[in-house]
Amino acid sequence: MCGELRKAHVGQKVFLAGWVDRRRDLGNLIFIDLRDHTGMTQVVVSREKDPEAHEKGEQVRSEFVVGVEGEVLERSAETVNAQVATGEVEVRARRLLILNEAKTPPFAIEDETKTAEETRLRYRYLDLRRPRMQERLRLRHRAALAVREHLSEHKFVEVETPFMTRSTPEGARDFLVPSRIQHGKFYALPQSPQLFKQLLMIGGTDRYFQIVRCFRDEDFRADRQAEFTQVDIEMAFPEREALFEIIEGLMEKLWALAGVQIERPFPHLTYDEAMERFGSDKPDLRFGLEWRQIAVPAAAREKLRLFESLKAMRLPKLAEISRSQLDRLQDFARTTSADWFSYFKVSGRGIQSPLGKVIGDEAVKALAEGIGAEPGDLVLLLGIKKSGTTSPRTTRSSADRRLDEASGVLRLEAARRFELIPKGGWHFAWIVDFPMFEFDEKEKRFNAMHHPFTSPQEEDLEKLESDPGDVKALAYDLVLNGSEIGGGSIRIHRQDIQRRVFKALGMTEEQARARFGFFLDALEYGTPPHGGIALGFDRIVALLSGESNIREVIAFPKTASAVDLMCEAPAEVDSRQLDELGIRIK
RNA sequence: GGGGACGUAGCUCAGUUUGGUUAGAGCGCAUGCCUGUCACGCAUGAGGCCGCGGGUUCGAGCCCCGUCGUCCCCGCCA
Repeated sequence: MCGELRKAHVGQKVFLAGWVDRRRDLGNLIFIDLRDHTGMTQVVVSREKDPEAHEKGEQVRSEFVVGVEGEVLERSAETVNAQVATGEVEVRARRLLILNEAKTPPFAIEDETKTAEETRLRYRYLDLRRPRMQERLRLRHRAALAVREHLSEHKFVEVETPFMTRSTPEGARDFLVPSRIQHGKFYALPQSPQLFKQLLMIGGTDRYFQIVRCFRDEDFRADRQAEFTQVDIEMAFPEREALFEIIEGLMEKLWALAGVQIERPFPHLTYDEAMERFGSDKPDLRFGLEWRQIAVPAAAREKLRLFESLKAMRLPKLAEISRSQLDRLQDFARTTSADWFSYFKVSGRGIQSPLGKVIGDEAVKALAEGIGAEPGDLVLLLGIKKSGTTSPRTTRSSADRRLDEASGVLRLEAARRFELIPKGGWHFAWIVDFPMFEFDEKEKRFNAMHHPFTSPQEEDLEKLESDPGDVKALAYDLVLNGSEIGGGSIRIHRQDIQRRVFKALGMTEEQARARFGFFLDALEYGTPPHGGIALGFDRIVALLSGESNIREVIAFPKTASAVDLMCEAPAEVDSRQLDELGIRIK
């Protein structure tokens, strides 16, 4: 192959085939860099020595597909190219075959491209020729192999589940597929194989996995596509920690592909803790900034009595930050869900803060002591005003939740602005004990935070009816450097509890039957306790490749408006096709 | 659904501030010369619906309105 020739091959006869990366025509001597996925080799064609090959060489252009028959020559000392792995040798072409011509490509096939993504996607087959894209596809392949190997070792079996299934109105919007045989009826593409994997557990396949495509008809982002790939995993008789161990072992193997040894075991954070300390259920733990809920100091109680909730965060060594930077941070804080932002700086000379004028220096000092501020610290403060809302109780009040949200956004923004995020470093964490439900303020009802098949925690069962907002679920997320790369739960395996959860979600018995009747039936035939997790395969491969956009690790991705620019999908169809399906476009 | 950025040669961009004659650059491409190049070099040349539609104006790449596309974010994504 093109990238494999070394000094040891000197003198051998070889046949190479590949794409013309570059041609350098010196007249009577032509150099051709021949490329395949393994790399490049320089081919020399001389008019004097090989006139026929030389004549072909004159016709060759970028991206022509050519075959070369010749021998490996050692380059003289002056002509060695140390930049290239094959730079000590070259191939003298005795015969040159043009296997196929090529139009001039719309952009150069090289790693350092500035070409607009739109153009790259339109000509994805050319974009994929870039060595970096080849590396990513191959990394993805090795990651898939590692998944299959690791899970097989742990006695999991890969089972395929249907892509044409039944629409379930829970969760994301479904992609629908019309039925020709039964007009007016539709299949849905799965948002995930959730029910199927649970049915596999009931079906005695007690350890299942699948590298599987999932479909969600929602709006897209850098880390979200209309179709994406999950590593879907489920096991019967699950111990949460045993599952975590299997997954951590898998992460270890995956990161080894990138030459990284990760630290295990991963720390556990409860959801409440993550929200309070980091303002996020997917905290970026690469940097140590943490919020603390604080009490209003007695001296300031009068002035700050409007506040229901206050949080403070220490930023060590940032006391020298300029006033204008803080003003800009304040502008940013105003765009968050918090009602109030302030700060103080602690230096050898004491505490400086615009807050002193409002609540008095003594009160600021009390605040500083309250959170253990030290000289050199910049301390940011966020507050939420008291309000009269009457949402049902959840583990944290709605003011707390607004404050958490703002604190999470501000923490990330401050870390970015003040360049506190270290390069490299992989900080995994398990987020556990998620709330079972979240309250939908618009619809005035509870939704399942994970999904409606997640088991409530044993000790919270009695609150399912009386105080659903306070019920914790046996749900967990796997988080890495601030992104969620997986999530799962221990499932409900008892029909009576499943019914109660549906009821808490505001579903009547009839609605539950209509949507999930087959599943409720199945639960009655000896369902083993079971649970699992789904990992975001695209996100994982993207992180392994150092990319923040999953399009970079998907061979043929779609744009943010769910369009395939290369094949121009979606597209209109013949009216005959619509007729057969009994569909008329409004 | 909302907000922001971008759209000029095949590619990447300048030109838009302050409307004015023939819209530029680098790379790529074509042709010629060149036997040690490797981002080859040198010379010559071709290449433009300034995203699209409307408007203002004597005159629009530039101003106004609309629209389409791409990217990022919010909502959404159990």
